Amino acid sequence: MKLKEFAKQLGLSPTTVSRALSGYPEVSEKTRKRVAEEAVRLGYRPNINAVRLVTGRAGAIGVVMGRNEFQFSEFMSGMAERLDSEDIDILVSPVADHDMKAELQLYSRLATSGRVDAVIIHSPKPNDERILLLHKLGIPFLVHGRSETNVPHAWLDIDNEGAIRRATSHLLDLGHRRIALINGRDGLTFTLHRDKGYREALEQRGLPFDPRLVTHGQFTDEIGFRSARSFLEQSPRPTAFVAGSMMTALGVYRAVRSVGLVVGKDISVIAHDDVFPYLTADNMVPSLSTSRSPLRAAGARSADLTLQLLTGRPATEIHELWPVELILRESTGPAPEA
Amino acid sequence: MKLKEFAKQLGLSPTTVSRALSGYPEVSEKTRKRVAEEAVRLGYRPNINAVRLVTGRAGAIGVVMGRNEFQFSEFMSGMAERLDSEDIDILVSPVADHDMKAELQLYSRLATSGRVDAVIIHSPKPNDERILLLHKLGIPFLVHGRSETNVPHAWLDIDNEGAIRRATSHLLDLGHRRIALINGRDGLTFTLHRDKGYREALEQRGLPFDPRLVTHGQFTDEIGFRSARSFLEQSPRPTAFVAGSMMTALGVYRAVRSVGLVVGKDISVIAHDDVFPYLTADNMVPSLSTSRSPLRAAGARSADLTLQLLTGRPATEIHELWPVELILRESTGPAPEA
DNA sequence: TTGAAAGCGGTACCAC
DNA sequence: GTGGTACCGCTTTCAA
Repeated sequence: MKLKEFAKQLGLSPTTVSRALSGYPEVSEKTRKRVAEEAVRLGYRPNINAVRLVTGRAGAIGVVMGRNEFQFSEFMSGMAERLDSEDIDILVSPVADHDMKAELQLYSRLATSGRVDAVIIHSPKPNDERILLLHKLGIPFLVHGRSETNVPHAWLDIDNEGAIRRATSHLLDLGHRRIALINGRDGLTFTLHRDKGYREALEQRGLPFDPRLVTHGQFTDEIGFRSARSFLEQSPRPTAFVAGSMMTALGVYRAVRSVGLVVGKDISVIAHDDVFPYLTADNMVPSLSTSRSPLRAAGARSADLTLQLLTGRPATEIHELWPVELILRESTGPAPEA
Repeated sequence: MKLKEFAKQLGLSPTTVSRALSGYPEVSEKTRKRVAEEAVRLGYRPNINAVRLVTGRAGAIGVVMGRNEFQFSEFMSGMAERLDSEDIDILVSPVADHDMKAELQLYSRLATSGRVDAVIIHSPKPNDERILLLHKLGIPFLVHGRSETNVPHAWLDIDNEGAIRRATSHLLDLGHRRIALINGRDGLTFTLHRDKGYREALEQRGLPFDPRLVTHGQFTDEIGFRSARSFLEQSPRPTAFVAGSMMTALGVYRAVRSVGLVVGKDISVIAHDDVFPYLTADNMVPSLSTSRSPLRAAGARSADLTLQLLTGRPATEIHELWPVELILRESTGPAPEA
C-alpha cells in the first residue's frame, strides 16, 4: 500500500495524509485521528527508504563492535530499550580487532553512504584516530569511553580511575601490600585510567609502584589465568588481585585454586563487573567483590545521548561520567599474616 | 558529491557512470576503469537510500536477538565475516525475552517497512508463530535452528540430538548410570532435540528415563549452579552432568566443588561449547569435555545462505544440519565405584 | 486546513 | 557503447 493509494481511499490528498501521520500541527484533529485509524486498519506504512531519501535521515545509529567483545549484547540491549519507542534502527558493523585501517575505512563508508545518522564508538584511545576521522567526516558520534583528543566530541564513560582506586584502597585497608592488577588492553583510555587509579591508591599510602605487578590484555579467562599464575610464582607473591572483568576473574579464581590457595582467605580478588544476566558475581564461590557498573544502562543512556546529539544538542555539552559502585563480597578479606 | 555532478566531471552521462559502477556488461572496459578510479579519487559514493528506493532492496539483513543472549556477538561476528565483501548491513533488533507479542509486531514492522531484505531468527519452537508470520508476510527468512512447522523455510542447525546422544553415550560407556541433563529453555526445538538425544542414549542401553534428572532453563551460571546443587542432593546422586552451555558448566563446577566433590573424578561433566574467544573449555580446571560447534562459523554460513535466499534459491532447498564434535578432556572420567 | 507539484539521488528502459 | 528521461514513494514548499 502506497501513500497515493491510501490517500485516495481516504478521499484525501497525499499531502494531508503525510502530515497527519507525521503529527504536523496544521491538520485538524478529526482528520488526524481518522488517518491514524485507517492506517492501522488498512496496514499502511510509509516506505522507509523513500522517507530516508527525501528527509536525508538514515533512521539508524551505527555501532562498531570489536569481534571479541562479549559485552556487546548487553550494551546493545540497553540501546534497544531506549530506541524501542523511536523509529530508529541499530546497525551493527563488527570489525576485526586491532585492524585500525579496516575500521577507519568502515567509518568512511558509514558516513558517506548515509546508512546511519550517528555512530557510537567503543574503547577509545587517548589519541584516537577514529575520533579525528569522524569529526572530519562531519558525522555525529558518541564515544563510549573517553579520549584526550582536543577534537570536540560527546562521550559517556564510567569512572574507571575512581573505581580501581577505591578497589585498590580497600585492599590496602585490609592490609594487603602486594596487589596485582590484571588490566585491559594496553593503550586504551580505560586501561590507562585504571592504571592511574591503581597507582594513586598506592601513592596515597606512600607505597612504591611495582611494574611487575601489572599486566595488560584482553578480557578473557585465559589471560586472567595466565597472569594470575605468573603473579603467584613471584616471591613474595601478591596477596590480592584486581581483575579487569568477570571473565578475567574466572581465570584468576582458577589460578589461585590451582596452586592450592583459597580466594577470600589467602588471596583477595576484586573484579570489575558490567552486570551480565548470565554470569553473576554473587554466584561465584566465594562470591566475588566487584566494582560494578551496568553496561545495559550505559547502552540505554548512550542511545539517549546520541538522540540528543541528533536533535542538535552540541557535542561539547554531552559529557557524562558515571560513578562506579564497590560491592564487597566474600572474595576480599584481610591480608594473611606475612 | 552526487551522481549528476560526478558524471559531469567525467564528461559522461549519469547512466553510463551508474552502469560502470554497478558492473554492467555493456560499458567498455576502459570507461569502467576510469569511472572506478575517479570515484575513489573524488570520493563519490552512491546515496544508499536513493539506491534502496529505486531498487526496492534494503541492503540489510535483520537479526532479532533475545536480550539475554551472550552468544550473539559471536554469531554476528560470523555474519559480518561473510557480509564484509557485500554491501549489506546487519540490522539488529533486540527484543525482550519471552515477549512473543512484541516480537511478532517487530517482524511485521521490519517486513512492511522495507528496512531489511531478509531476517534471521533464532531459537525457534517446533510450532513457531514467527515462522508462520514471516511466511505470511512474504519476507525471506532463515531459521537458525529448526522447527516443525510445515510452512517451508530455510534453516541451518547443529545436530543437537546427536551431540547430546553421543555425550550421554560416552558417559554411559564410562560406567555412569545416573546422568543429569541441565538443558535449555523449555519448549525450544533445540532443547527438545537435546532431551531426545539424552533419552535415546539411555534407551540404547535399556536404561529407564528419570524425569528428576532433567532441568530446563536459561543458559546462566546461576541455573547451572542451582540445578547441579539440587541434583547433588538426590540420593543416590548423579555421577555425571550434561550441561547446556559454558555458562551453565561454570555453575556446575562450582556446585560440585561446593559439596566437596571433584569434577572429573567424583562427577563427570560434559557441556556444549559454542566456542567463545573469552571463555575456553580447555582452560577450565579441570579442562572441560565438550560437544563443540563454533557459533561464529554458523553465523558466517547463515549470512551466506541468506544471501542465496535473496538471489532466488528456494527456501525448501536450504536445509543444513551440522555435525557436532565431541571433545574429551579432563572433566570426564570413569564412574566412581558405587 | 487542504492540495498541487517539485524534488530527494539514483536506476533502467528505450532510443541512438 | 552511450545518453535522455521516466520513474521509485515520500516530504515539503507554495498557493489556494
